[in-house]
Amino acid sequence: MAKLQKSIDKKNALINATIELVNNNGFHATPMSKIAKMAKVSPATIYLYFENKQDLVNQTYLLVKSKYTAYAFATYNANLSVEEGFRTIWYRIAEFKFNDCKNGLFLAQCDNTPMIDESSRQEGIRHLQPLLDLWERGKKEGIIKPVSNYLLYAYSINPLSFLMLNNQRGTCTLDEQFIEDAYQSAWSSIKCEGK
Amino acid sequence: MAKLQKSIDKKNALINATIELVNNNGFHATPMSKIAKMAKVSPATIYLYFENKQDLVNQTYLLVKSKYTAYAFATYNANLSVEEGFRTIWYRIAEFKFNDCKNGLFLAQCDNTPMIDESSRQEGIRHLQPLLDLWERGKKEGIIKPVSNYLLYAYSINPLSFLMLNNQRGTCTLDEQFIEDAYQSAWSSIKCEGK
DNA sequence: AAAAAAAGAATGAACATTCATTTTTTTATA
DNA sequence: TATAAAAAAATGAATGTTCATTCTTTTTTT
Repeated sequence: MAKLQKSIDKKNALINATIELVNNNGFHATPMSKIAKMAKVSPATIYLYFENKQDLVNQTYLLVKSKYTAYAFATYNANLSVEEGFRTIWYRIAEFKFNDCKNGLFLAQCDNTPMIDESSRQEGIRHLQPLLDLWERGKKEGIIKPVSNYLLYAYSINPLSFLMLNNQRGTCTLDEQFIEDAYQSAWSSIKCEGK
Repeated sequence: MAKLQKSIDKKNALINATIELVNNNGFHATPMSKIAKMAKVSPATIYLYFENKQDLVNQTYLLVKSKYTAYAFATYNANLSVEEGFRTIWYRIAEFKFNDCKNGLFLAQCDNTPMIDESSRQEGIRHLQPLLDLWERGKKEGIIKPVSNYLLYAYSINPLSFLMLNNQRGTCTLDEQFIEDAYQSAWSSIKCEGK
């Protein structure tokens, strides 16, 4: 196996262990020693790949966030109508959050705690630009409510995190009908009345 | 000052310090020594009021959750129409989350991390019963969409947490118009089409 | 043989909790 | 009511553990 590949494998193992352990115990209850053990390396080795624990978790966050947005926009293109474009992105995000729970949970925890540096969080947000652009177009066309993007996000995308979390905790179950209902709620909360 | 009052004051000071510090640093990055310092008691004194750190944070969670639901339902009564009842509760919750950020932030962190015992979390959820009852009535009357309560909550109430968080982080600003827009989004996501 | 990567053990700081005293409050007695 | 003994509450310092990070040595790669 090439040297570079080996390094990448090790880095990935460390990142996966971090996600797994932080999901179960939280950032500060996840010792470097356990991360090392789960990734099958020595604690000292972590410091060859990451500056320190905070850097490890920041990098993990940005990587997961990238995966998330890459997945979200993979099938989207700006030629779609606003409604079709939104549906496309929404369903991809739903798929990601519901199928890739590990990553979804990790993001939920990062986004709701002081675990991540503010600058890393800021960088994570920028990835959503295509969705914001779509909304701006929708507002111009009179299809999307003329309100702040934060509001649109809060009511159409963010609820997916809540549903994922409850699904994960076993308090609600996701079937096709449920997801279609969720999409309808999302769309009715952001579209202009009568559209 | 009566002895009992003094104890209550101390317990409150400890709980307030816990909320403040956990909001800023997270549960595990909040040492008992700092909580004690902020509450102006000795670390040892904490253990006269709470069994251990986990008990302190569980109790704090349940107290804040109680405050939250008491506030939410204070002006509600079951004789109101479904739409009026929902509006009443929604606005109270919005007021709580936006005006009492300290408590709101704390709940957001508890609800999105493994910080709280599962049993405490379960107990916290039960407090929302009146809202669930209202929704059941709304479904019978054909006013509320016939979907799971989790879905209704995800799209009408939970977004308030996201907005509070972003307001807190300075990324969006809340004025009257914003809140009215938010209410409209919430209502359109759960009401039956055309109602 | 030299350089790079990885390892395990070591270090020192931080932490939750407990311990031994001191301070405050309550109770009982005159 | 005043006082002192007893009980309760509170304290600061001590304890033993856990942890992030570093150091020195060993293993692997070039």
